[in-house]
Amino acid sequence: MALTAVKGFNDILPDEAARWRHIEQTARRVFEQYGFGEIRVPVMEKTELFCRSIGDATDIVEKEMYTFVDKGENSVTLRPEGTAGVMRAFIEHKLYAQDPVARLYYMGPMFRYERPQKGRYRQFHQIGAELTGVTDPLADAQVLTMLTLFFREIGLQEPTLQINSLGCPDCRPAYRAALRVYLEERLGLLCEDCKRRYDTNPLRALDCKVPGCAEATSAAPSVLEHLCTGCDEHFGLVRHYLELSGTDYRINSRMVRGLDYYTRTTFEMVTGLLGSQSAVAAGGRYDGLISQLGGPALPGIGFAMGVERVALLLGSQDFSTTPDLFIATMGQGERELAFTLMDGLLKGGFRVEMDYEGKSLKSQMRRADKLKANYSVVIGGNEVAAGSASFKRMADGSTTGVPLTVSAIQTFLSGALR
RNA sequence: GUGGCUAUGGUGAAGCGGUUAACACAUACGACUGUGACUCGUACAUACGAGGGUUCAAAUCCCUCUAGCCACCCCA
Repeated sequence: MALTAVKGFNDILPDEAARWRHIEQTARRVFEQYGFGEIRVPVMEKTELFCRSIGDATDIVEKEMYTFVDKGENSVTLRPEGTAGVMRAFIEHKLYAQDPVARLYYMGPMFRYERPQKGRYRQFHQIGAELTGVTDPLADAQVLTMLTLFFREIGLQEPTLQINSLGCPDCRPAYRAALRVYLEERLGLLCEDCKRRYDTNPLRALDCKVPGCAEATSAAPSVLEHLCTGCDEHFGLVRHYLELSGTDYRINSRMVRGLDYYTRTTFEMVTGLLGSQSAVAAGGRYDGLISQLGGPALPGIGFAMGVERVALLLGSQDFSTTPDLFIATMGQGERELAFTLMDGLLKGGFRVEMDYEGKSLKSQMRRADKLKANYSVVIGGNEVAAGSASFKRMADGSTTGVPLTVSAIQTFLSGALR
């Protein structure tokens, strides 16, 4: 293989691209129904944006970013996630001045320098949505019901919603401290990673997969019991609204986020079908982010879903389209007529194919079959003489005689295809 | 960054030191003389990830490299 794609960067071939389009179109339809508008932001931003939003000490910033210095000596990086850029644009263009309640969605490639594995690539794609300016739990519920509806519309039962609250800058430090106290007594039982986490990010120890750690932390204090009054009420109302809307969810008080900007509500759509990549979509509230990036003190909440992962869940469902009609021909003169008919039908909105190279009738019919054409027609001397031909429905072989004019065929096809 | 596994044609794969690299699918053309799906025939890897080495002889053994996959870390 002389030249190949960069490691972790994949080609999306036509059959799979069709599945992706289905995902994207469903997202657009559902999100726009909820009043979200698309925003398109660059795939590259100043490095500082991500350091400030995602968090300097975060794995993403520490070791996973595609960062380099451009010819103007600016440090730039390929976006590892979408929220930061969208919020930067929201602030830069003062969208909040028009309406602090912005509902934005985006889709596109993200880049993270990690070892590729199932459902995880260096260039991957996310579809995300952000809602700003609303502190009320109604916003949380709205975003969650929208996400749930998306999965229902796409035809997936599997991912289930898990929610949690991480508290706010008022109550989280206290919880952290309480957790540290608990962990300190059991440091000896923890794996090496968790010992390290004890210092850097004790919450991470809660979702460690090492059996010993799971056991050691089984009785650990729960965030939910350490929420301040405001956060507790907020979380209670989120749950209340979810119940009002009949949205299924599970509380997972051990759910942790990888980005620093999250506050209060966090959530994931999880599945057991993707190996170790259980999160298909994830997000949460980020009430401090906008002001942290130099904007007004507005709250926000949003999520992102991994398109590759959703596509994997959709499996091999076929979303490709098939021709309405295949025209087979017998001779050169007939090919001209066929071309004219095909051209007219294509301009009329039908999907039509014919043979390109004057192959045998047998070959042409095989091709019609392979392309899964709904109808086929053979045009030879007899048909030209008669001015009509029999159109064969490939599924059952039944035929119908139709005059060989664009309008007659159009009428026939519209009725036949319904 | 760490670990495990795997690398044979368009695809799935046989092959485990010895003349022409099974078989299947896919593809192309044809048998069925102007009509597909079934059946049948023919064609289709000077080539076994790359580079070295061992040997009279290697796709088959050894080494190095590269790539892919899966897992850890972390994450969508």
